[in-house]
Amino acid sequence: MYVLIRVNRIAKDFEPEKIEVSEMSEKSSSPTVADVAREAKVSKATAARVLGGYGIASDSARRVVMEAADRLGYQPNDLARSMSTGRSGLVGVIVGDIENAFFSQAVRGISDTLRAADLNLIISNSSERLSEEVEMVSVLLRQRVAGLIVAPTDSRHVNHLKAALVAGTPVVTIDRHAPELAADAICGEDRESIGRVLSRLQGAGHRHVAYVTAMETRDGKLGRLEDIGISAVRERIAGFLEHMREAGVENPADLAFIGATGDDETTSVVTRILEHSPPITAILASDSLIGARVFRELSDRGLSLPQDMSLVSWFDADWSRVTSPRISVVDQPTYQFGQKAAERLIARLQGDASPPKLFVIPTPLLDRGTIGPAKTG
Amino acid sequence: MYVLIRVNRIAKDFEPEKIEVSEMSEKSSSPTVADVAREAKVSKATAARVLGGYGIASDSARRVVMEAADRLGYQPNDLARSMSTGRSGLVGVIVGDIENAFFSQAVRGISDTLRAADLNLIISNSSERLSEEVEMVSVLLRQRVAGLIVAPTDSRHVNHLKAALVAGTPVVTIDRHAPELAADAICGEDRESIGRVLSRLQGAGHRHVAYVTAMETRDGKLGRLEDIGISAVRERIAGFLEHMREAGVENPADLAFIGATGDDETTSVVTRILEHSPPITAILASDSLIGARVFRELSDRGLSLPQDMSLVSWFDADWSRVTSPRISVVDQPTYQFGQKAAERLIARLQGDASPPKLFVIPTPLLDRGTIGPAKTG
DNA sequence: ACATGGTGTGAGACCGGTATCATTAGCTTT
DNA sequence: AAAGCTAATGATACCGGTCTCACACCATGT
Repeated sequence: MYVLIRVNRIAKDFEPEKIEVSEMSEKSSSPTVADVAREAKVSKATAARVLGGYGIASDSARRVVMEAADRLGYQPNDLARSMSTGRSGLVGVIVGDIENAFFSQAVRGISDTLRAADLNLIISNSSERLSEEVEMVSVLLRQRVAGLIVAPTDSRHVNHLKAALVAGTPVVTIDRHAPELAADAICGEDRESIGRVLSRLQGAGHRHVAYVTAMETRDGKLGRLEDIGISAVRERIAGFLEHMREAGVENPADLAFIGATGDDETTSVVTRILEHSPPITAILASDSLIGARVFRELSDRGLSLPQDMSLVSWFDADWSRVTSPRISVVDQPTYQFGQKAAERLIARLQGDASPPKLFVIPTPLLDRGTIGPAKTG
Repeated sequence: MYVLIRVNRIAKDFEPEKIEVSEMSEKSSSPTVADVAREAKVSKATAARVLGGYGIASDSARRVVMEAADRLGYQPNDLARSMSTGRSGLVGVIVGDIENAFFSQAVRGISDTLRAADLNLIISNSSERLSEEVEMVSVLLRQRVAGLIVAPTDSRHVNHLKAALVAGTPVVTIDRHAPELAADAICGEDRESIGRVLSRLQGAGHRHVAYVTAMETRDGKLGRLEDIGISAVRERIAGFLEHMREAGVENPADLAFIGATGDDETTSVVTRILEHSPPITAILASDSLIGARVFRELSDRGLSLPQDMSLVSWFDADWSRVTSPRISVVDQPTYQFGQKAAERLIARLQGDASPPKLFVIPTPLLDRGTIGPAKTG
């Protein structure tokens, strides 16, 4: 087409015009209700009623419109429909990392549940960065999503989510809870689960237990608890410290190892754990990526579980069932997290205006084979 | 206005009117360009030019509009924008199962690449069912997505994808190839990889090698190759049969075990493999779910790898690096699959009209520890 | 003084649906 | 037969943007 325009500028040749017309007709996109109406020789309003399935229409009108519609291959345009109704059948989902089975399982739960309610989902990755999360919320709101399901990166910075709420877009948080935010939240038993694990370990004689997590801080040290953005991480560390203190361990903060953000970092954490004095006899891994890495490090160093070291990981990932012995895990049924989150969102979309609620999904300890008696001396 | 009519019909009470009116003003959704224009005391066209970042506007106009915009908290409506431009910033992705790391990794690759081009993605799960895939394509086209990335469930039934193409929506297939479809495809080296694995095994003395895959057929038997819907499965089985035949194995079809669709089914396949005569000395698992299940079955039966049995799985999943020995795998870098797919789609969206092409991503054999000499007798 | 040209602006059509209202046709009611 | 009612239909405003076009304005050139 641009070519033709150029031709017109150069000379007065008339041929190009004709070609233009034919190109126009060629690029005629999909037929609209108006086209169908014309074909069926009824008004646009009648065609729209039949095709949209609203209002009333006679059987004869219905027949003639439907015939015209599939003669033309009519496909409704949901964009236009959303615009005129104000409703959009899309739900925005923001997770830290879809590649992580923890989240991809949750997404599957969300997807299956939304589908049943005729909703689709737009997925976004925050990479656990607040700035990206803020950006994606904005993008999703511009798309006028019907609702949002978010795993908020920082429970203290939720203004972007608040804004969504006041604009009338329901929000449900998943895996994490932001008390400031008047939104439903679906969480695991973060505090309880760590208590359960520690009780079990202490029953087996463990005193010095390490907790390994991915959190980063400026100085690499565990600072004030209130400064931890991800609520699930904060709750578990708080539970860890509290429980260890109650058990009479002196400086429990020294046993919370943070910064296991990647493979190399986790390796160095494991080294520090093995060199720790007094000796550490059990390791808790806050997610399955860290768990897998810790397990490999321990095996590589020739340690056998649970004789030389006990290990408990969070999340029942595939890998934790193929090792020998199988790994003891805190089972976080994230598919259910997703299901519940989607259910709550749907309820909100259907007008449920009850006060926001925190739903806690049970996360039991599956003790398989990596909790043994504490190695003494 | 409508309110008055209703009120008049019911009674002469004026209160309802007020209430309705307040509700009206309350439900006033986010401000529009028209609102901003009014606030800035310019025309709608000028406000639109400034806010939409197109056309020309004087600095003074720009300033006054921007000020009005953030005084009102203006948020553009991408729905409306898409409708009037015809472009939508959404790409539809249809995979078999997001919960599967194979696909979730690919989705991450797609997501990261699309993001850089300012596109978002709508995810759908086909559950490897053609009917669902057809339905989702239709839903996505109704949403007027800019393009589609699909792992087609059945390479022989792609009319719904063809329809998308003729309607002008570019399509890229991932992991699978449908020759009938004039679309770019991103695949692994299905045929080559199985040849490579078999050569390696045959070099180690293996003759009777089993290939285990998830495909279902009506009678549970491997029928004609042309009847296999998923191209990657077909290619690999074809490669398997061909290579085995060349190596002088009599009825290679007896060594292709299909129907490993779930845990129980895989267990029964393993039983049949272990009871097979002549004895089978190596197992190939067509994906990581099957691989993990086969591995567990073998361990549970007290077999040790690779002494009693050799094992090669497709896809380098987390679990295959934590077993001892580590599993030899055909590495399918699905993140790259996704990246490449997104790149091709973006190219198409930018007008690339070159003939569709098949891109083959190298899928090398990572021989770690589960290929040993064939157990004799 | 008058044609030329470029810049900035406003009016309004348009995208493809939904939703409101007026109108007509067909039928009952008294 | 006139009035009343409902079912079916058509005309048209509207959602919130984009985009075309006409026009007003001011600076040049001759």
